[in-house]
Amino acid sequence: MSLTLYNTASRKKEIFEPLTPGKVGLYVCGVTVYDLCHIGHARSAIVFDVLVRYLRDRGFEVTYVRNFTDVDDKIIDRAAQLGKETHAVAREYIEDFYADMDRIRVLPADQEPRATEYIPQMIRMIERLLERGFAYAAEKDVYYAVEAFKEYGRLSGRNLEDMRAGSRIAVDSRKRHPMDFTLWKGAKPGEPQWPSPWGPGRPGWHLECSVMSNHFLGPTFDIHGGGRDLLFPHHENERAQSMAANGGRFARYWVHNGFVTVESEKMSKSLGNFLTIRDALDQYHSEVLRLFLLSKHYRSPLDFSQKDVLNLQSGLIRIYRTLERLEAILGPPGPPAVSHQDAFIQDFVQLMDDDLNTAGGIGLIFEKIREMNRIMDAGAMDETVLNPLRQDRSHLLWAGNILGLLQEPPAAFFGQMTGGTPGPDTPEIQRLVEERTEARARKDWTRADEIRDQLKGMGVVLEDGPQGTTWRLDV
RNA sequence: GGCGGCAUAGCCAAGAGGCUAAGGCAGCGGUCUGCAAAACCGUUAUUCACCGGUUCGAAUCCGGUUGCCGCCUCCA
Repeated sequence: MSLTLYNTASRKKEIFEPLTPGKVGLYVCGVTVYDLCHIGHARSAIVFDVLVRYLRDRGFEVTYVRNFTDVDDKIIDRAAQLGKETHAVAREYIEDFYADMDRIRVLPADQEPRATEYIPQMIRMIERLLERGFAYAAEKDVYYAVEAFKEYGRLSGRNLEDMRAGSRIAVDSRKRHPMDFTLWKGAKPGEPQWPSPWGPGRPGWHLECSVMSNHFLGPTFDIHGGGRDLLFPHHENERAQSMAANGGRFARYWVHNGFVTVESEKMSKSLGNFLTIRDALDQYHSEVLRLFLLSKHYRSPLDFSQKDVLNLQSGLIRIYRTLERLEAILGPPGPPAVSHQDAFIQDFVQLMDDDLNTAGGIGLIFEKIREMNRIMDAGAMDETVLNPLRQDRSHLLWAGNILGLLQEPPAAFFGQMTGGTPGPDTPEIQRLVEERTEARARKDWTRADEIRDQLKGMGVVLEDGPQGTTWRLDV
């Protein structure tokens, strides 16, 4: 079995074979830090987080690079708006990014370079492009000459002729071709700037990724990822620059995740449906969010609707109830020990090998949950039952680990689901439960039901079992 | 105008030539229970937008139609 990934460049699934056996170089376009991250960023981050977790589980040594764009027009605008320095704005949003990623359990990348740390290297790359005839200076700006790069448009499947005809932007008269893009942008007064052979200015957007991927992964590396929207022009331009300046093939596999809409509409500030990660986390547990974002194939568009998220939440609660039940029987789990002979593991791997079919994997998890509940319902609890159960739980948690799910002890999960606060006062609940138990003992069903209703009003649900009555906060 | 994607049960969603079309949510019936809750069992698509074609055989491949959506300008 081998991992296949859909390669945007070839428009088909390909067997993944790294450049160096056993090692994977992965570069993912991170965020431009001019605002809080939204759930679209979360999806991208989670998709590549799962890819990295899976590659590592499969034994690859992964070098994961994810950048920050910390100099850009939008940051400059935002800084002006807030009356702050651009670097201060960038720094604050980088901190927010880390806080958000932490909460949705996206592991840090191995390298997280910032554009502003690589200005001298960017200038050198521009000089190289000028020397090789792929760029030209116009006053204080430098442009990339797309016509000089034969393969321009190949990655995104377009050609210069069509784009010239359909171009909707007012063309800068200094450009030789309408699609030529900025490598270096002369600074206006008050803008962040760095000295350069063309005067003070700042780099164009695409350049940083070319420089930083080359710095950490070399001129040819395995996987380049990002949101679908980055395919053009960003990735096309990155590729054009990198191949022209560094030689090499640049990225061998291009992986793009699909977009997130909110209640069927594209997220935008003007529509007021810009859903930040932290707003989403105010409403949903981070694992609910994660499960939801992984419940559809990563390449498909995903609509974030409250109804659908709540559906998944019900499913996750069922999983955790089963985990809670298992813990009562088996005690807390140790570190996952996995048998690759196991059918569940094999099925899960097969699904993940198929271009990361996380939705299929989640289906498998639910099947396993049902099977385990069935076993526990059957009652007999000798070692011939407990051992397989223990193993199944281990496998379940292993799969959860790859998806970044089922990471909480069940009690903690339910605690968080109910708001994290103790809620109604426990001694009072216990007193009522006891009173009800006495009422039930003398078959005073009216009183018993009265108490149950009273507790229900307090958000407490009772479960009468053979071992007596237990209660839990409603979620 | 150019390029690309998607249409699977009430809702969400796997499946991409051939065993009974995964799974979740919701609903209904049942087991359990004093009644519930939870869990489990059963049930809910003779059919995969529509029309043709290829094939012994198609949600799955090809052509067309309709309807959504994305990119082509900053965007994860």
